Amino acid sequence: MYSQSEENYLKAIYHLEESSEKGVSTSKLSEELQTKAASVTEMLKRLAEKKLVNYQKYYGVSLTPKGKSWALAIIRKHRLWEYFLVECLNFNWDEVHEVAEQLEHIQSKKLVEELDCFLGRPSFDPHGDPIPNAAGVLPEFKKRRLSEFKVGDTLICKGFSDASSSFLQFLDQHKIGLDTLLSIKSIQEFDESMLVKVRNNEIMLSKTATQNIFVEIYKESKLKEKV
Amino acid sequence: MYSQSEENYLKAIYHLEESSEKGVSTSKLSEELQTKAASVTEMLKRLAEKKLVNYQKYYGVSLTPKGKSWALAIIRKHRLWEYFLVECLNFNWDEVHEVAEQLEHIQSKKLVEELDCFLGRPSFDPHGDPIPNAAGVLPEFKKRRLSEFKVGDTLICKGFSDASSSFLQFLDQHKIGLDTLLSIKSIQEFDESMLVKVRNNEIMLSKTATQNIFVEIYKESKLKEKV
DNA sequence: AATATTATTTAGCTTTGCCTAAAAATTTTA
DNA sequence: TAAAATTTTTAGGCAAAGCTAAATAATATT
Repeated sequence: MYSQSEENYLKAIYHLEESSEKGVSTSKLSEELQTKAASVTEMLKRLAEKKLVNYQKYYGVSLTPKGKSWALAIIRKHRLWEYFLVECLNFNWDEVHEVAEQLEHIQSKKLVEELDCFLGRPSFDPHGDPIPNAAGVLPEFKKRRLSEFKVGDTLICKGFSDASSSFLQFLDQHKIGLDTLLSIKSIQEFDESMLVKVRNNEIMLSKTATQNIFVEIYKESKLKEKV
Repeated sequence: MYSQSEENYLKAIYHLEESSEKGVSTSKLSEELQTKAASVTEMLKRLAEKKLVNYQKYYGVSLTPKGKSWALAIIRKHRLWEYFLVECLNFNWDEVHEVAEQLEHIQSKKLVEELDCFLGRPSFDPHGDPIPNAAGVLPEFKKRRLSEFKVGDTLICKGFSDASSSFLQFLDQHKIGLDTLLSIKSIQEFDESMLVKVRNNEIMLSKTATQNIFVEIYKESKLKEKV
């Protein structure tokens, strides 16, 4: 249907749209895809013709619903194959990416659906990334406390259990809100307080605080399990 | 390492070398690959540069040892994937070809070896075609056509040379598959069609059909040789 | 507000792999 | 064995997807 190259652009745009609030620029894309800006411009024009992206010269790009659903289909395939490689073929989770990059472009509805079924319809790939279902819907993440995680993990805030105004004011001061990204820099052993990076600032959170912040995994550290 | 297109040429040359005694001509290749003779000529020059084929203008082409071993690697992948699709993903044997054509080009030594291991190192794919091992060696099997046998012989199906989906569906309808037992009840002299017993049913097979079914002897008749 | 810097686009070139039409070589046939 | 028929190759184009260098638009600086 679409070329591998086109699919890679859709996937890259999707990932960049997810990971940054701002629109997706030509240069960001060229960096992501290890290609030159001029090549990106060309491709964006092609993708816009095919109604897969909204593209305005000099003002970046975004996916149309059609483009987004195609991107999700690729991501679904990628993550299912990663799961297969790790669970069935003894791959390590740091070896799967390259091969999954190839497998994600195989075209066959039946293949994907049967693979999904064969694997037991997993919701998360070996990196903890969510696997969209056949309709392109991502699974719900279960809320977990920030205090459960380990150094190196990157997390998205999904809720706060202590609704006291002093706690909320504290969060406000540090610009922590819904969908804020946090990454854990270090954990003090004696009181389990965490040094956390938020928008290029590093702040210290007490155990009381980390127990009251619900997060979802954004990216898990490759370090061995904490416990 | 090599492009999909180059790999498809190698595979096609391999198959044509196997199936006809004569050398492989430009026009045979263009027919096999559904492409024009002029395109074939071009590609053969490229493949010759890369030492994958011996090519002499106007006099056809043959694989070098390097080309042959690459072709066998592709065929190995193709047949392993077909086995996977049928055994693990509920594909019918007449549905697998198209997808295997894509999967055979995935580049990853580890993937192929682990898949082979996962599947239990099968020797034959769902059509009964032999699967080369990692060194490119084909399992022994003597191909004899059902049409070579005589009344009273009992045989085991070991492969089917016409992989068209209509032929495979015909076999399915009569519940003939790999390892199915057949015994020859009678042979019509005028058109060499056979009346064959399969699981208590008797069915009529045309000469075309019996020439495309490979068998091994299960029990030979004590009658005199047919020929 | 004008200029400098940076980002983006355009223009023109390359390679792969396909095409058609024309030319050349081989094979067939008379 | 020479002409006719067929096969193969060459020549010249096209589209995808990349590149570099030059031009242009947007943003930042003073």
